Order: sequence, then C-alpha cells, then structure tokens
Amino acid sequence: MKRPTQIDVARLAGVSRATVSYVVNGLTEGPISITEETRQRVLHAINELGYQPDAMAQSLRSGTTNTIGLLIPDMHNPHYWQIASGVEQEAQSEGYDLLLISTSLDPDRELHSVRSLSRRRIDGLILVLTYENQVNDEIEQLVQRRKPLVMMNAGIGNVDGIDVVATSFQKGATQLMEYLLSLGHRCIGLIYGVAHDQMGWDRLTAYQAALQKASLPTEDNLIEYCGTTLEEGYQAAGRLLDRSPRVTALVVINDLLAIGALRAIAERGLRVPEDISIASFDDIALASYVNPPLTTVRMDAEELGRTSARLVFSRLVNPKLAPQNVHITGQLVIRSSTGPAPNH
Amino acid sequence: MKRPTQIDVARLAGVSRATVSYVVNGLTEGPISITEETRQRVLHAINELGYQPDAMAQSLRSGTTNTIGLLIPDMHNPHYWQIASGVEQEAQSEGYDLLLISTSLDPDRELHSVRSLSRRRIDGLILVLTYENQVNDEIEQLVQRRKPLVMMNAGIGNVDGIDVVATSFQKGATQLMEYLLSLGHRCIGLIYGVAHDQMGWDRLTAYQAALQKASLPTEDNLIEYCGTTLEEGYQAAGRLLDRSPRVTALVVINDLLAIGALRAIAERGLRVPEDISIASFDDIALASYVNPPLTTVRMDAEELGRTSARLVFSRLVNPKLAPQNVHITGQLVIRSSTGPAPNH
DNA sequence: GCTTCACATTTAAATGATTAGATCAAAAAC
DNA sequence: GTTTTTGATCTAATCATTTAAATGTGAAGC
Repeated sequence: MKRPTQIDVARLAGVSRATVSYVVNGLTEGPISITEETRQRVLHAINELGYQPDAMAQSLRSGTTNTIGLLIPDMHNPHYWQIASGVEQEAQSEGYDLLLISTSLDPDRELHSVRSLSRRRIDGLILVLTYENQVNDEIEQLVQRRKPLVMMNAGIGNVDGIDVVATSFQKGATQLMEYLLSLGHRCIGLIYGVAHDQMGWDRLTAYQAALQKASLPTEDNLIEYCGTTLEEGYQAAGRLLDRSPRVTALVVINDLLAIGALRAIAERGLRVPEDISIASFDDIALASYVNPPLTTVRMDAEELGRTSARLVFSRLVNPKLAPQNVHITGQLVIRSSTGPAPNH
Repeated sequence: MKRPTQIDVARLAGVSRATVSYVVNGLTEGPISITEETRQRVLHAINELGYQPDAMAQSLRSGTTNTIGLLIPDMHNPHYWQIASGVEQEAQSEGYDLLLISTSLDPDRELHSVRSLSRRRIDGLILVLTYENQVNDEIEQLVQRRKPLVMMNAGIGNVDGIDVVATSFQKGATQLMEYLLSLGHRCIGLIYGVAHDQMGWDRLTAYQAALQKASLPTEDNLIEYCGTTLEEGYQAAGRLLDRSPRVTALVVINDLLAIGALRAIAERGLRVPEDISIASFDDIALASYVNPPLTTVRMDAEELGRTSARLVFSRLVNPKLAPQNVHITGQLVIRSSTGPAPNH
C-alpha cells in the first residue's frame, strides 16, 4: 500500500492541496483563514487516510532537513560514544535528528563521509576528525554555503573562520605529572595508544616537559606505543611492565586503555597503588567504578557533545555570529589508583 | 554562496539538464549516448562549479533515501552502543547512512520517534523497543508500506509478519544457575536493573526456575530491583550485600551493573571469587578486562546489530521474502569472578 | 448600482533531480 | 531522391510539498 499524499487528502476532503497544507501547518489564523467546517473535514480526511507529510518533499522545498550530522572516528571507544550521546541529547531537545557516521579511523572514509553528508543538505555538521588536512576543501565549501559546522579536535591546526571546540589535556596532564612526581615517582611510563600521530600530542608533550623539568630522562624506552583498543592497551602495558627497571607509575592515554593496563598489572600480581600507580585521561563513567577507581584527567565528553551541538544551533539561529572558539581543558581527579612510590 | 544545481551546470556546459543527469549517472553507454566531447564539457562544468547532486531531490524522485533508522533505548549502556556499532558497520558497507535515535527509555519519545522516522521515508528501520505495545499502529503502517522493519527484543510479544531478531538469555541463564549451584552456592542474589518490567524477564524466570528446581527459597528478599545505570547497580549491590545472611553469589542483569556491583563488593573488603561470586550477562568488551574478569553469558551485541541490518538489506533486495525470525541465545563464558561457595 | 473590502479558497510556480518520449540532423538504405 | 535508421540531445512530466498571487463571492459603504 502506498503512503497517502496531500492530493489524496485533498480529494477526500473535497478541497485543494493548498488548503490541506494550511490546515496541516496550522496557518488557519493570521493572513490565511479557513472555516472551521473545512478544517474539520480536512482533519477528518487526514485521520481517515493516516496521512503524514513527506519529509523529503518538505526538505526539498524548504532547503532544510531537520538533521544534523556527526562524524566520529571510532564507535568502540566510549569517549566518542559519550560525545555522540551529548550531541544526540541536544539535537533531540531541539527537534533534530542525528545522522551518525563512524569513519573507523580510515582517512578515505573520512573524506567520503563528509562529501556524503554535504550532499544530504544536513542542517549542521559536527566533525571529530583525525585527519583534518584531507577534508579542508570540503569544509571550505560548507563554510561558504553557510552551513553550521563545528570541528572538535585536540588542538591540531585550526581552520580559520569556523566554530571550534578545542579540547586540551595539556594543563591537566601537567598537573597529573606534578602530582605523580610529588608522590616520589621517578620512573613514569606512558602508554601512548592512538590512531594517528597527531592525536594525543597534548598529553605526550606535557609528559615529556614535566620529566625534563624534573631533570629526569625522557628517553623513548618509557613510552609504549600502541593502537586504540582495550586489547592493545593490555598488550602495551604488559610490554612496559616487563622491562626493568620497572616503572612505578603508569600514565595511559585514555581510560579505556588504562582498564586494559589494569588487567596486565593484576595478572603480574602487582597491587595498585601500592606497587604501581596508574592514571589516565577522559574520566569515562567506568573510571570511578573499576577496581581501584582511576585517577584521571576529567573531560566530560557528553558535555563536549552538548557544547558542539549548541554551537551548531546558535549559528543556525544567527548565521552571522562571529566564529566561536570554545576551549575546554581537562581537570585532574584524584582517586585511589595512585599513591606514593614504593620505598619513598 | 548557494550550492550549484544541475541547471547551473547545464547552462555553463551549454546543454540541457537531462544531459547533465546522464553524464553524472554514467548512463552514457547503453540506450543513451553522449559524445565524448559533450561529456567532457559537462564534467568540466561540474568541476568548475563544484556541483554535487542534491540528495533530497533525488530522494523525492526515487522514493529512496539511502538511510536506515535505528532506535535504541539508551545511549549510556555499552550493550546498545555495540548494537549500533554493528548496524553502522553493515549499513556503511552497503553504502547506507545511519539515523540514530535514542529514546532515553521514555515511552512517549519512543512513539514520537517512530513517527518521525516514518515521515522521513527511511529505507529500513531497526527497532530496539522497550514499550512495544505503544507503537503497534505505526509498525502496522510501516509493514503495509513494505518498509523493511526489524524488531529486536528480548522475546516479548512478537508482532506477526515482521522480521524479528529475538534474543534470549533463558538457556544461558539456566546454565549459569546450574553452574553456580554446582559450585555449592545456595544463597544467590539477583540484581534486576531494568527500565521496564518486561525487560530481563528471560533472566528472572530462569533464575527463579533454577532455585525452585533445587528446592531453594525464591522469596523476593534475594532480588534487588534498580535502574539501569552504573550508579544504580552499585547502590543495589550495596543494599543486597548488607542483608544477612549474605549471599555467596550475585547474578547481575548485565555486565554494566555488575561492574558497579564489583565496586560495592570491593568497598566492603570482600574478595571475588573467594568470598563472593559474581556473574552477569552480555559480555561487553570490558567484561574480560575488569578485575577479576567476569563470568558472564555472552551475547555478541555487535553481531546482533549486524544481523538486524542484514535482515533489512535482504528484504530491501527482495521484499517478498517470508518474515525472518532469527533467534539468538546467550552462551555461558566462565571467567574468574566465580568460584566455589565459601565453606564448601 | 457601483466600488471596495474581507473572507475563503484555489491556481500555479518553485524546490532539484530522473527518465520516457519527442525532436532533429545526418548517414544509410532502397 | 525519398524513406529509414541511428545518434545526440532536448522537452516535459513526475516526485510531494509550500506559498505568493489570483479568484470568486457575498456583504458593507457611499
């Protein structure tokens, strides 16, 4: 059975399509007026047929889709989920739907997806990119078409004239390092699990700067590189723990990998924080529920999502707004996964 | 700057709109033929203007949106994320985009969202509902319009004639209970954290049946009801643990809440599994990384998502397919969070 | 009695694509 | 030399809506 259109309703009610449109959109007051009797006839016909206006046709006419797009790098990391959750909340409360695309950390897909979203006449777009430079042309176009566009990144090269929600763990990472050093830790490992070199730079540089400032060696043998999954975090922690001298503290690029690392620690019979301290970044919901609760640098990802969405909507309301540049920094949250260095 | 349309391209290339369409869609072979020279002129104009076909207009014409919708109850539970992830993967590989809606466990929103998705001419729809009965009318309509529609549920009342991916923990829960009883546990608590009475029924009944079969009391004082968040699982576990006599094993409705429960256990200085065993359902990625790794009944949620998506696409290809009814059951995975009952 | 006006509704253009069928010139067939 | 065919392109209908402008009617104004 085909879905009924305005024409079907008009025919059944014995009126023209315009009248149906006016009734549906409640324009019966003001310049246009429809008799109550006609109105009822139309409403009755709508009910009879189960008519619903076709969103595609409306979109074509209005140039508006009531949809915002969100591009995230990976659906397996709770951090990105939380961002999406925040965006979804805000979108829903504004009556917008969410088109979600994950690029699975693939730069080709990133480019392809931005193109696809732009063809769809999305009303606004939030990008959490990993390979920014790839899509500059597309972004340029979107900006010129006055599409609300928010880029969320970890302080990579910002594009001019667009809204940015920049996140930085730099300050929080520095705080964390000072805290660990004050606990007497002198051999602090870093698990650097990222999809791409440019990611996590804020944490890496803060880590190195802190060590340097404390006149400690910053050689690479304290850094273990890996991918972005739990399993890879677990593996990397294992490799790092089996080196000697063993680190007394472990800084992990995010909570997810830290949970993987916790397992590696537990398997070696080490106690946290008595034998080894561990700290990470993000403060995902789980961070305070694992055993022991993780010391972490908090960045409320859901709030990040909500903020980005709000930027989109504020530009949707007022397209002439000057480019916004929200800067969000992480805050150190001390829990029980960190403690004094052994023999200190 | 407005986005260029087919007309702009046609004008610049000195041809008609039809010709542009043919070139864009690569129909230059077969019944239609275009000289290479014209083709080049059109392509050049497209490039010049940065023309991209408007997806809305295409959708209106074709009645097809290249989009599938997914409705999930809650974005905070990793279980649903994993489903979404599976759907997204499959959709992307078929060249479809994903429209994601979370109802936040609100029945009104559930109804409203299904309506909204149906207005959008979504090509297919996957519903993970919690309040099925509310939307039966809408579903009926979608079926009559021959929209591929998959319902994923935990074996509640199935609607006739539609594709269903039914999940059941019944068998796995029974296995789990037998396993716990065989370890000597006689006082087994249940943390029943659901949004809605009908959810988790499979686990509850299996739990009760197993106790009854073992001639153990099935009074309600071993069951702690709560909501669906980590925090609520934590609280509920606390309440249950503080009763006496204390349970020697804890069955939790899902892994997420079990992780909350683990914290409550740790805070009371109890060891897992020496003092108390804990087991749950889902086997989210984290389940094998927490300390200790959780015994759980595995249900691969990502696979669930992929399966649902595949059902949608298979019906999209062949609308006359008989209604599919995939039944997926959970499998017990024994890890180290369960062990012999104390004093056994 | 003629104009003016308000009211209730309709007509038709516009949104941006696809595609069946029309057109028109040049080449091929007879 | 006329008809047929073929190749290349164009015309116009269609998809389902919105909305500015037009239409027709009866009542009010003078």
